[in-house]
Amino acid sequence: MEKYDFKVIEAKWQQYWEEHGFYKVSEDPSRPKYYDLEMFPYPSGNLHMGHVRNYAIGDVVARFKSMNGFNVLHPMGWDAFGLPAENAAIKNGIHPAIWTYANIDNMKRQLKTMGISYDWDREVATCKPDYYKFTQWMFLKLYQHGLAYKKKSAVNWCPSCQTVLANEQVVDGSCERCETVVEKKQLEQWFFKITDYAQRLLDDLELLPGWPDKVKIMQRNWIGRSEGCQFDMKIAGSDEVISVFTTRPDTVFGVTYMVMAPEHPLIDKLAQNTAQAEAVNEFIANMKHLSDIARTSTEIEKEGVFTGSYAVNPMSGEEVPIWIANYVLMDYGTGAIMAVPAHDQRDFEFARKYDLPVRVVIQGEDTPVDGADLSEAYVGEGRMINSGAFNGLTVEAGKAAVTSYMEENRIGDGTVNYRLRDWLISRQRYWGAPIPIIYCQDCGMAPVPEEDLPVLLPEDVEFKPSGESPLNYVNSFFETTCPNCGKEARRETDTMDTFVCSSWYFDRFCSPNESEQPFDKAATDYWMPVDQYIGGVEHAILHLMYARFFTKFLYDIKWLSCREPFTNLLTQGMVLKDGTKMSKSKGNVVSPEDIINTYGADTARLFILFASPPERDLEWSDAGVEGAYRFLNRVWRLVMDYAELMQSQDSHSAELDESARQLRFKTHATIKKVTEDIEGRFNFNTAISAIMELSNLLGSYRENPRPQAGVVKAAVESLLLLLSPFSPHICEELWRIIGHKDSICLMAWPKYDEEALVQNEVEMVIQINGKVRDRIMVAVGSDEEALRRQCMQSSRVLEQLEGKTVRKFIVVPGKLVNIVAK
RNA sequence: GCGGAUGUGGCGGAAUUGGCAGACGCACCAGACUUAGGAUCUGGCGGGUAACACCGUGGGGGUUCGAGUCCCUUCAUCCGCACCA
Repeated sequence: MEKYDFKVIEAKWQQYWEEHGFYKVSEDPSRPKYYDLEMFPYPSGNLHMGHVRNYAIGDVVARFKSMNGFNVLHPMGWDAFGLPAENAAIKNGIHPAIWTYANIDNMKRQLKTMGISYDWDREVATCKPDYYKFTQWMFLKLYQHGLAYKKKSAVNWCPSCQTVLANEQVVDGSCERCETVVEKKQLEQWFFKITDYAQRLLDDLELLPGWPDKVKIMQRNWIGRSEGCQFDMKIAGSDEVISVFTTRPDTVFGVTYMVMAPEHPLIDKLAQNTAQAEAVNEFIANMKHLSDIARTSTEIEKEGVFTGSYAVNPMSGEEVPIWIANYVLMDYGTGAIMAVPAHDQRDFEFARKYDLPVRVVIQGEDTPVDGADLSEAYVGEGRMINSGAFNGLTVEAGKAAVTSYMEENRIGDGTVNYRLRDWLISRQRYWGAPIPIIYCQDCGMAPVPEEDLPVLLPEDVEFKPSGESPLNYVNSFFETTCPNCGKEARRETDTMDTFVCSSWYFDRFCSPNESEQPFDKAATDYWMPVDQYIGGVEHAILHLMYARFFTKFLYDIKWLSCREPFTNLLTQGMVLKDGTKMSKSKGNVVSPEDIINTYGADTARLFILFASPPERDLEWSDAGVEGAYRFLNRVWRLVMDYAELMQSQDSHSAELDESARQLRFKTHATIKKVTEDIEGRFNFNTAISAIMELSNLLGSYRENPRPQAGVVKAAVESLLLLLSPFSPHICEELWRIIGHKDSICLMAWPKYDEEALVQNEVEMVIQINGKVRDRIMVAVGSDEEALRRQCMQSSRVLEQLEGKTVRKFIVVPGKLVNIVAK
């Protein structure tokens, strides 16, 4: 018998599928479409196991849907801009473009050895001018609609790397590369106004029942909507007012002081000419030295200083001292708060430390009325006290009453605040899409005209670890003319965050070769939204939120017809080795290329899908891979053994003997189980174990001296069809060996026959008082009376029931009976 | 601190709607074939017992004829957010 030679088989069919254009798709209104997408990778140079898992999952879905009659779009591309390429340039003197394209070539080669059903004609790389031209187009559209703007902002600065870092590159307050504590620097930065979409991003999570709750909860928290009330507090002896935001207007009579963030612009005016001026200046100077994390950590003790000024509580007319403290943040709400120590734990701690009064205004059931007796802030339910006309109201009623009182008397307004901030997209780096803006001395800021796109990245650039963008040194790049007046002007040298590039790539895949527009509307109308999106949970907030934002914006400007980009989302777990994430530093990395060379892609895919359900973390096991390999070898031998029998006709027709009936039953039960496991719940591990059971039964059926060819044929063919989405190469090879001319990829997914699943007899468990005592075979559909009679014939049952009276007889049809006896 | 998840044999995991706990695979043990096997095939494999009984899904309690599954409580591990007023 020929041996299972995966090397030959996999190379052969990969070439065949490619040459025959198997995975090329186009719009076809006659078939239901299915857009299956895995998050495209950053081209780091090598595939890792996380990629293999991601793409193996996606490929099962694509092949399964395709066999079920869907017109499947399954594209792949490269999230190709980004910092590592530039680091490589600085370190090794290789141009980021050369480094990136070499990495893409290598990863594409590795990806092809996996045998995934990608339509490679649709490949995109975000670093190519024909792609980033339209990333720049997106910027211009946002700019035109007032959603891209520039403002001075504090950014993360790594003093060791001498460069600005993106938020996501700051881990626990330190640079992810060198672990130096990151500082804040004030720089002019470009932002996208995602906050304009905060409410819709929140509301439309309701449109996504196909997303994991976990991700939706994370996004909800990230958006952080809170309802409250904003009002002004006058500064005593001054015309200035300070706005504060609170979610507890019901506690406004409990205000005993006010706090401003150290960065608050009004502080200078307040502290001037008071005895506190020096203390205030010193405090602010100290704050500036602290990193963001150190400054806002909950671990750190609250610190503050009195400004010397007083504010007036607009409800009570009372004057309260104004403080500055580290626990108030400038970029949330108004950067200033009313402090109610009796009912806010942070204010409480601060008040105790600085001996500020604590006044109870909400009384719960057992709360002390004197603030001095509180040991912590009381944040529970209760009724308002010490609050004038509002006394007696509950917390809920009080919030509403105080807010409407403020609105009626023009004191303040009910408002909604979001935790979500605008998206800082400028990066002082070379390897990104240049921001298409020109600065003219006379006309000011001007967007690059659409017809001038793309703003090309210059190739001849020097890379130094200076912290400044290399583009600042390329005169030919930044020297330009004003699109309005034609005079000399300077180009923006910042480039865009790579998350901008990945916020619309799924649209581009629908019509990747458009040169005049980002995508063809008819194509996105046909393909979008993505039916199934698959990727790591680490993108739960950033990428998925940005992509949703872009989609909503494109919907608003009538470029897209869908409001949400991804109908269903699957977040796969990590691949672990020895209980921890694979990483170079831990030395526990398993190379996919090695595994594929040793065992083949079919084995690698099968193992990774079998070892764990997709959402959960997966523990890598070399022995497990061996097991998957052995299984494929068993399938190989099995089908080879049956190949001859399958050519013959059944000699003795219709009537099936018991073992053939069982095989037929198992075949159809397996089709049912595998179909439901893939379709309904992506439980590939149990689907594969069902296929293994069918294979085991087929294996033992070989012992049968009078095998029934028709039943065997159906079983073997089903086995191959069911296994083909997981391990396509071996199934294709065996499919041809058993005599088929057409590719297994073109076959319809098998359907199970209800009739084959009907059984005459089933085994039923007999429990006595909930414990299994016997098992009996009963005719399907036996009534309770018949079951009772049959139970009482069991000697084991009679033995157990001796001296007892039967109280109840519970029947679970087809499964068990439970006899309750005392 | 808040939010979320997970906890089942030696290991990965299964049990989908409250109904046989441990499917399938790995590891291990025994046997067959063999000059040989780290190949293949057959059988065994939660603990306990001579065999039963009995005990077993992180711990404790509860609901139920019946609980891995539902409720209460507690512990452990992991992930996300972290002074958001």
